[in-house]
Amino acid sequence: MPAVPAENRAVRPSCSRARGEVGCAKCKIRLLSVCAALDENELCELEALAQQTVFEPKKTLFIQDEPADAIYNITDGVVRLYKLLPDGRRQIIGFALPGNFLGLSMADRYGFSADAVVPVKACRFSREGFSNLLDDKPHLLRRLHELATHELTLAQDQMVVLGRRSAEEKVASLLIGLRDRWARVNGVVVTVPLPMSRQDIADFLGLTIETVSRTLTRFAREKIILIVPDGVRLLDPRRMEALTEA
Amino acid sequence: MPAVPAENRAVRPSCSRARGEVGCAKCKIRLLSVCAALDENELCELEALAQQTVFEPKKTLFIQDEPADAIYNITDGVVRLYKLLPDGRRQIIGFALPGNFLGLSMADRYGFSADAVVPVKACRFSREGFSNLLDDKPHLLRRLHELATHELTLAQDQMVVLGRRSAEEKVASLLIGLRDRWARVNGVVVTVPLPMSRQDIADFLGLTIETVSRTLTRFAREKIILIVPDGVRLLDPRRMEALTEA
DNA sequence: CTTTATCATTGACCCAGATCAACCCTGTGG
DNA sequence: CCACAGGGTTGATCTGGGTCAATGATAAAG
Repeated sequence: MPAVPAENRAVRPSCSRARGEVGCAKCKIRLLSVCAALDENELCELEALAQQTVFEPKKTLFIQDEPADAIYNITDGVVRLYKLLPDGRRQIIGFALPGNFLGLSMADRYGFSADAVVPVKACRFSREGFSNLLDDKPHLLRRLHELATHELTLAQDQMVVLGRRSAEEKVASLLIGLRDRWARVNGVVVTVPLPMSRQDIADFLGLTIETVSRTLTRFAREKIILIVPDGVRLLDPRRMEALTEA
Repeated sequence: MPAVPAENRAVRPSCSRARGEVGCAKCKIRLLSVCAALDENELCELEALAQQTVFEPKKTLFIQDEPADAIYNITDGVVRLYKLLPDGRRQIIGFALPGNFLGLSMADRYGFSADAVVPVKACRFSREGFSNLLDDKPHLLRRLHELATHELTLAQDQMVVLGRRSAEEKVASLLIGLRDRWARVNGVVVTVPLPMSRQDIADFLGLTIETVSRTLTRFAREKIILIVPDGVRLLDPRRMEALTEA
């Protein structure tokens, strides 16, 4: 291990990965996530706790009700978050995209299950380590709280969708919602990636796979969308947005 | 104003209301709410910021999208929280009971509307004042975060109810859910108070008023409940719980 | 190339819950 | 006392979306 001059240590902290290739400092989703709350030095502290992990499609990150020993920050890919009823009915409560943080609640058991939809990269932290960090970083806690209340707002919006929207409005709200979230990660898009299956979409919207399929083909027939492999291109975003508003 | 001996000030802080009748110290829902995070001295600080308010039935506490200058801690009564669609469809996203805190998000606009179902008492804080208090009380922030993630969990559970449960299961889940929440406030109950209208229940569960009414009368016919004025008595709690689990 | 598997689409039919329409309370005011 | 207003209940009917059943497309395996 090469020595680091003392005068350098002050400006550029001795952060094992920061001197290498893939440090937090050059993480493309840093500003979207919890990490945005940290300065350069704190980032190193966090990085020391982080463990890079990858998950192949369908691999599980964690399972509902099991001890929550790890929390994750998604850096690449899509994760589905869901709850199962004893008889097999499933409700997907959300899709986590790059920048999303799983484990906001710091509870001792997971409140839902999570598995990879496509190959996923994530920073893994032990709950204990992260919790300790939190204890003397109130601004990190504040950031976490900010993200938690944002999630709460999204969940409440989804309650409106599930409780009071028609099938057509539900599908439209998914497409517009995902478009806007992808836009924050990748920049503005006209082709919305839909890496998840029709069954996943159905379980998110409280519909069946057949209704999702029929609704999408109807949108395509009416030239509002074009169905492409693993996504849809929004041909008439205005009309789609109108369906989510009215 | 009578002088307070210096040696007394230390143990019993000079808290205007604490020396009177209705201080935070003897608030019956204190331990259920944010306030549980504060010690006696901090409680006084909080109390100095609080303004006791009352709302008659149907009066509004605040309206969605309007500037969120106040936050509320409900001390008595029931508040309905809801979102409206432009065409008048309504989704009730929750009922706030004594001990519940409205304004967890500290956002600058309200994310939903809130109005009193029955006569309501609440402690009102200016958002600014409360936010300042938060800045130098990390444990208060931690408590707030705890409550926010609890709310998030409830919202996710409700997503399962709205997306994947039958009408019968929905009504059962409301009754069991309210019973358990009332139990934390008033102690264990067999008669679940339902001060809200059938329309409110319908808008919470994503049903119509007729379906709610029919489902309740079916439960009554099958001797699972007894319908009483402003509530139901659970005659067979086990069977009701079974409906929410399976 | 064929086989097998997985997912998506499409059609025919059905049903849980919505809609429409009385009717019935209970309380309030004249 | 009656009138009448705002819930709540009940019944008859309708329909959006579910269920069941093929069929089609894509891809990996042999």
